[in-house]
Amino acid sequence: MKLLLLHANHFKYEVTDKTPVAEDIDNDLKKKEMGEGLVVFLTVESNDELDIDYAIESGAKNIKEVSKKVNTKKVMLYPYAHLSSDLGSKEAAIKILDGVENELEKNDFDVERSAFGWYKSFEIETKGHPLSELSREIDVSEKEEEEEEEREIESDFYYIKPNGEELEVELNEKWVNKNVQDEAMKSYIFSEEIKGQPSEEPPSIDSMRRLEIADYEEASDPGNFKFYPKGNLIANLLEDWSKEIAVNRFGAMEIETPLIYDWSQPDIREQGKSFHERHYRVFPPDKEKKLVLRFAGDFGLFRMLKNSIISYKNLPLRIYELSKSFRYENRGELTGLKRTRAFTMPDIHSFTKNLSEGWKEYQKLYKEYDDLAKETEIEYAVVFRVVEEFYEENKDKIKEMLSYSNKPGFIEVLSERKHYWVVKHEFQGIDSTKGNSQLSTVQLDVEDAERYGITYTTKKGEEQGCIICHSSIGSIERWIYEIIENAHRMKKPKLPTWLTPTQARILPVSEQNESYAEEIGNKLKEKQIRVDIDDSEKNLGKKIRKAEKEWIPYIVVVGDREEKNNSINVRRREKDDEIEMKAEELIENINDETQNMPYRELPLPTLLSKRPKFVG
RNA sequence: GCCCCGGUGGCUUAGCCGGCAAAGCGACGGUCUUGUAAACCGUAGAUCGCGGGUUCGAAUCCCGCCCGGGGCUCCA
Repeated sequence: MKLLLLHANHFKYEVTDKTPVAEDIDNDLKKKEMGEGLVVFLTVESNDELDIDYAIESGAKNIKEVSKKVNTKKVMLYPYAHLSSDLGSKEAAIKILDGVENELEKNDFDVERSAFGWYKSFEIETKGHPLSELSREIDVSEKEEEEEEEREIESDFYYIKPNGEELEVELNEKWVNKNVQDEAMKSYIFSEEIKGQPSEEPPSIDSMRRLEIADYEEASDPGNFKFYPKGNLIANLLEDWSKEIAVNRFGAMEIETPLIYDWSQPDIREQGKSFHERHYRVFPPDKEKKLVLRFAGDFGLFRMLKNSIISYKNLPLRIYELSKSFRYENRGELTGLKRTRAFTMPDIHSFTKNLSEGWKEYQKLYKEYDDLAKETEIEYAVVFRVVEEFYEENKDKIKEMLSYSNKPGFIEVLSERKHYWVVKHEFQGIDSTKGNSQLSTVQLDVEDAERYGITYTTKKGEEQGCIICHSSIGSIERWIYEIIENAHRMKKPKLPTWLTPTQARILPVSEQNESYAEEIGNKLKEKQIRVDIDDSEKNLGKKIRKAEKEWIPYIVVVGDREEKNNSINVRRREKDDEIEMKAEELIENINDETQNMPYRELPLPTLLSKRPKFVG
């Protein structure tokens, strides 16, 4: 079957003469007119006769999809022989046309159909927007098991309280307010599962620019950001930390695979086909190849392992990759650094012998990611999605993980397996405006290894598919978003000290104190503290104001008094006080706070007078 | 993608029922030699998001597009 779908402002036709295959028609079919709506030119081909029911079903499905995209429920079905040279019989064609019409009517469409087998004149004015002219092809011989989705898979929701008690969730405000105490969890349920009130612009969107972290780039595509030196530093530190977890703590091997993939490769296609409209396409100069930008982390790795020789002795096999991925998200779905079209994903994949080894890996990863979330000081809720059978057998372990996090859990239990995983969870970060966004996730995949031919040799010498544990801490961009959002929840916003660009700023009271300021600065720098010096000619009040606006956690004032005492005066942001101490005390203070966390130098001149302003 | 709102020096904004584009911050130059969130004086800096239309005349009114925010949808 071939379909040509046109979103029209206006359409009308009138029959002119009979063809040999004309159906008998009433007067009302001889002439019709429609305003805004979807005009579907439809050609039934001989192939369709092999499975008329499927042809009807998938024809209607395609029309439904397109009409949803262009947001209309008005459809004109117009039999049109000229799209194919391999026409089906008159009987099949009419049967299919009527079937599609019926199917659409069942779904509340306002459907009209025009006469089959007549010469007609028609007039059409199409809307001309990108989705207004589409064509579809349906080949019943390629019928796939897509209908699986049609099977009713039911979801039940449970809430596991911090004390381990399990309640069945009613998704309404009253129930949640009565039973859920945890604020992050409440925010998650209202924002994601119930959907709530219009919210404000998340304050991080303004802050990311003002603090010279990240910014929009009009010369790129929406959702592709530029990062200023400070933002780049924060991203690098998060990446260092993610690598630390993956490689040093978890024992993963780091790899790199390409950003661009060949769409004609069956495994790439297989993984991406249902989302192809959301892929950036790449057109090389020879125009022969169809390439796509990497849209997920897995397939470069999967291909690598497909060609690898893996013994049971090598398992669990853990691989780490940090890479940009690209998804052409709908324009209206983009929001600051929360949802972008280009994002940096650190992925850990663990290839294991069987379900129980996979499940062990899962729990390890869960704990690592939980540690990370704690170090970034963000607010988050834990959500599990799990297949019923697996849940019943492993409830105790899920409760154990929740108690490791010291948090309640929201559990979606699926009656049957719907996706490739049997269990997954998400850490849902909560905005200062109470919105949610998915951060870390771990997924226990029982399907893909076989699908992509990733096997290992067992003790007995047999080939067997792996169980794969997919996981990611979540995109670096989104972490930055959440960390800034979290800062806005405080009375005095502050980034975690290990991530904050300037950890201590030294303010000389007058020019005479500048060399002392540098002396202190060097002492701090030697101990891996990111420090800068405000050597501008402004008065002290103004220097302090500037430092406070930059959320600098330690503002160090040095004047004649301090020079005489060989001390420093420290304004501590978090404690909101001012205290005289020795430089060594401050060093100890900051080193304590940033212990075990990655360190990088400040990628900016120490003297403020040497620095450009990237944003006014 | 659809619906609603917005875009004026680097930043924050005023002007918007048409009539010379304003102010503060910041930058730069000078004065002041400074003690915990904005010292003083001066200078430069604007194709009013882009394109078209209406008009003697458009930042202002109309149309199209781009960019941003909210909602819907979506998130492999």
